[in-house]
Amino acid sequence: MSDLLERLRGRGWRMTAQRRVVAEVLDGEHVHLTADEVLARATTRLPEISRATVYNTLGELVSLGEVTEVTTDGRAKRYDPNAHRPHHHLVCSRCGAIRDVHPDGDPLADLPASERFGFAVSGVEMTYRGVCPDCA
Amino acid sequence: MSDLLERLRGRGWRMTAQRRVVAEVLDGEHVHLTADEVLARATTRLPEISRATVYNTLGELVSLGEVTEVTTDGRAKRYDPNAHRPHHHLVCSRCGAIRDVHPDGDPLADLPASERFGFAVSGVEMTYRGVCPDCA
DNA sequence: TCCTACGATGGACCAGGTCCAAGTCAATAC
DNA sequence: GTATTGACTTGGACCTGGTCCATCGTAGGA
Repeated sequence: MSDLLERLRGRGWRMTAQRRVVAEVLDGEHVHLTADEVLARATTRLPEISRATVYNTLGELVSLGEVTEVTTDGRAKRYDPNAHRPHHHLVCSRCGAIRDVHPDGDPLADLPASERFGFAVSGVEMTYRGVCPDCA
Repeated sequence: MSDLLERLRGRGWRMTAQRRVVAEVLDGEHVHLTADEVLARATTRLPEISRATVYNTLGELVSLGEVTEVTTDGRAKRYDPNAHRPHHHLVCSRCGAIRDVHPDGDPLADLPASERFGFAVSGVEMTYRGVCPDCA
């Protein structure tokens, strides 16, 4: 946790109360929060924090590679603090709950050259869909 | 093409000029259009068509299983008329171009029970990312 | 040809997100 | 400790993609 703050400081991040709170919120619970949920949680610790700052900070964390954005529906993006361990997602079609999963195999290797159309392929995201035990 | 219109009529779809135009636009070019692009193309054939109608019609085609929605960025949904042949997508990180791809293997089988968390897993979407030849 | 329920219209509205000018403050220099 | 300054924050306007709704129009059956 303080790891994250250390890393950010080490990269020349100017440490402000707002950024610390946003980073702590994300790092605290390893769930996949929307920007609005991050804002809500941040607000309880730092009531004056603004929406723009939360969006800015999330954007910076993403470009620093500390969190990743996931879009599982067409709605709000979610922010995944577990960026250092590669993984995919399993999403409940009813309630939207998200779990991190680690499928076997190498999906990149499963895309033959004939199916690459000259693209320089660099990565792949997999989204498994299903119904979670609570919704079943 | 007229296949599609036939199928829809067979399912009790009331055939209107607007629905026909939307279906034809989608079925005509097998690319992945946004709702706004569908609207633009539809408008050239039927100038009075409204945005709401395009959204309604796209929504119906999706629930009939004739087209699928794909969200590759957090922006506009795209509509994929190639719903009857299962496939995944390869997206250019620079320009957003999308190609349909058919990877080897069975990604569903690659998710071990221990990684399913009690979900009834029903499907998986794979989005390959890379840079297309035009952008390279 | 008439009737009517289903579909289309357009304009208001909403959610998620971005932008910007002005004010604030963390970090450096002294 | 204080001054300085450029990076950061703020709040509100604005934008895009999408939905809703009251009203009007029309496809298709009788």
